[in-house]
Amino acid sequence: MSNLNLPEAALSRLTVYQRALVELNDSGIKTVSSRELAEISGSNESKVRKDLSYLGSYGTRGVGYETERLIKEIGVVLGGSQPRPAVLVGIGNLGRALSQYEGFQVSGFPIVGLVDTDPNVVGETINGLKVKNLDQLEELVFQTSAVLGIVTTPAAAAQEVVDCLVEAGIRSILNFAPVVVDVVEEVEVRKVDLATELQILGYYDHLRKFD
Amino acid sequence: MSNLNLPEAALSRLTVYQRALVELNDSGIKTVSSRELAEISGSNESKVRKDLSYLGSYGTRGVGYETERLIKEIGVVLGGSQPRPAVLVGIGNLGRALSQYEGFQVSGFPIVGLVDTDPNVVGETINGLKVKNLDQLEELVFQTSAVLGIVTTPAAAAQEVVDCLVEAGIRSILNFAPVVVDVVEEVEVRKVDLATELQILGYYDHLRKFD
DNA sequence: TCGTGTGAATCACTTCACAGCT
DNA sequence: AGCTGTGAAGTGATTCACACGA
Repeated sequence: MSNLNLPEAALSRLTVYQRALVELNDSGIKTVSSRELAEISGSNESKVRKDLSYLGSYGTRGVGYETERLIKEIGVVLGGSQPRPAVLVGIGNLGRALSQYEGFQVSGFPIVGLVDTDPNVVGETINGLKVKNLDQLEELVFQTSAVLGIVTTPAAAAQEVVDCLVEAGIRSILNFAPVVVDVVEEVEVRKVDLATELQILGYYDHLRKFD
Repeated sequence: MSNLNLPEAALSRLTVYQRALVELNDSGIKTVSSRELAEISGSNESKVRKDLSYLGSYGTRGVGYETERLIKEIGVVLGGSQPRPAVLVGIGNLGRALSQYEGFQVSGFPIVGLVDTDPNVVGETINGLKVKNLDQLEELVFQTSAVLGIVTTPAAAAQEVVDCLVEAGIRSILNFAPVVVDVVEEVEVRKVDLATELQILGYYDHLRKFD
């Protein structure tokens, strides 16, 4: 089931379409064409049609797509909207920040546990969660049924932390540490690299000075 | 000058190589092969060689690349390490978080101004910076010589804020708001979409249940 | 012999263009 | 007439494979 070999590029756009569709639907718009959907999600009409065609044929020729239907179908592919609890490891300033960021909760990934190794931080309560020590991770994952790990440690600690997460049964990791971590094949790691994003912007800024 | 038509994909890897090279160099390693560099930066040897070949021929056959030389050459392409001051707009919980994140400062993008529209927030001091109102943005950009804008507003406010940033002369924008913004061609916007990253992880997690 | 540098082959994604349904 | 769904063509990135210099 659900085996439709969705290209990675399409997958990331589908999440954007879905947000746009929910907004349309909330404002009472019942149907939308590939052109309109492209417009609001910063895509283009062929891409939208191709992307949606991976899900099946849910559009109506001459008319467009029913927003509600499409929201449901994308939801099915993305794995329903069942919440996936997350533990966050690394209570530095980024970790502290993200632990209070409601965006995770809102998108269905509530943070249910906080972990660090610094004895000055372990025991502290942030946002109603008491920071646990790294050696309690397995227990924490078990108790909270967490399925997602968010890593906000310094680069040097990231590999060890990821190993602990995998050991504790976590198979999906979002890594904010500016380092590439090794994991076994079954584990999916996605990296959010703020420094790289900035440097790319810096590069284009630099380029502009020579046009 | 500096016109070497670097593919986007190579560009983002170069920033990763550079971090790895700095680390190698700091631990006294003078030369590195494409294989070794690939290993530590999560790439592969052909990609490394191809990426580095965009810069010129700085390797030595049979030996590898001099770390110090390579750091310098990548630095030249990425636009030197001159700091590029940034203003951050949107003092919600993510904005507050990022305004205290030292990573920006460390990578050469110090946050030199904070902006919001909420009168309850404007005037507040965070990390030594007083939050300004959106209508003071132009003045702030002028006074601080900011060249980069970081947008951490809710989705609904992002387009207006981006328009103000562009109006104020900012040409490079890092957008954390979960919405695609329109800008004129000369402006470079990069989007960091945490909700999408999570959903992609969710998708793979979901898939694993049917293998 | 070892590892770079690079054309050529392959693969993945995007865009085109149009047949076919409503 | 309008808009989807989709093969086919085009584009760009990755990987292969090997000639060449150290």
